[in-house]
Amino acid sequence: MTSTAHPVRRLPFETIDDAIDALRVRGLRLSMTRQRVLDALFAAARPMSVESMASRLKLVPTTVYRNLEALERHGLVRHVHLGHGPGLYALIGSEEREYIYCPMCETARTVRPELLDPVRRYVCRRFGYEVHFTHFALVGHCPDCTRPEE
Amino acid sequence: MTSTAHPVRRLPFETIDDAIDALRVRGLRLSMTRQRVLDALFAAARPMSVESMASRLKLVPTTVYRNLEALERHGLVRHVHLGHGPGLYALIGSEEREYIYCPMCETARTVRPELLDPVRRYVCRRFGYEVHFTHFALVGHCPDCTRPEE
DNA sequence: GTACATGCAAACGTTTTGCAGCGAA
DNA sequence: TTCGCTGCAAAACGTTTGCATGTAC
Repeated sequence: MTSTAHPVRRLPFETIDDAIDALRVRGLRLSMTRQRVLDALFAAARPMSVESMASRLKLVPTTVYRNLEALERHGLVRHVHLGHGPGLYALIGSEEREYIYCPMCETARTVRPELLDPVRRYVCRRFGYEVHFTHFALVGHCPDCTRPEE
Repeated sequence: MTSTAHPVRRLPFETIDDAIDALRVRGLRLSMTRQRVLDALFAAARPMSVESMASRLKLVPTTVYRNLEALERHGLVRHVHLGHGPGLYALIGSEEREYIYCPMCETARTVRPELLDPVRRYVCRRFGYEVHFTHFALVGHCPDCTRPEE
């Protein structure tokens, strides 16, 4: 039911050809559609919603979901939840990134994981949980949005 | 659109009568239905989904949503998102609580906010964000679920 | 009596599924 | 030629809204 138990192994890519190779190695086909999905992901500066990708590529959402799901299942793609709203999909780049999201201005920033290691260490030491912010963003008001309550 | 900008003031309650008083002070009516919603919230050991409350109270979900929304708008209730799944509603008790959720075993624990202050301080110092885990839980694998990837 | 609460029905936005046909290998 | 991918249609899910009726105050 949840996508939680996926045996995802990260397959970081620099170029689209890397991605295509990996895709082939995994036995996935490279349809015209899938090529365009990958292109869109490579071109995107930030994680995209299915709906934006579908409308940009003139595809039906179903197809986009199925492609992203396949790519995610094979470790080429990951989706993140920033607060409310649809899941946002991004290629797994060569560098892992975590997300901090401000629900006030509805923008996210990425951070290099090692910068959140102190958080991880503290939470692990104190509560025994191994937390990360790759799938569910860290949520809080950004410096520009100083209001206290969410 | 988002529930983000609510001018929520916390109104912590010990007893259901406290809650009913506050409700009256705020000009809210105490319908039979609302009474039962409050009862259910008071009886609940943990945050409840609308659907569980609706079926338990034999109410249509719409009504439950509208009651919880009203109670939340007036600071008696808060809802939290633990990973995927529906929002979960809880009375605002006398003590604030934050949530840590394990997507593996799909259970949450609550923690007293001051225990997460070190996290808050670090994130604020390092990134300027004021984070909290009352509305979106901190997500990570619990001690019993040692697997690395979500 | 007035304003708010309720149920019903319908819609919403996001995501999933079944099925028949198309296309990559 | 096979199996995976595609579109269409429909449904699932959580949530919101409009409207007419009912009820707390």
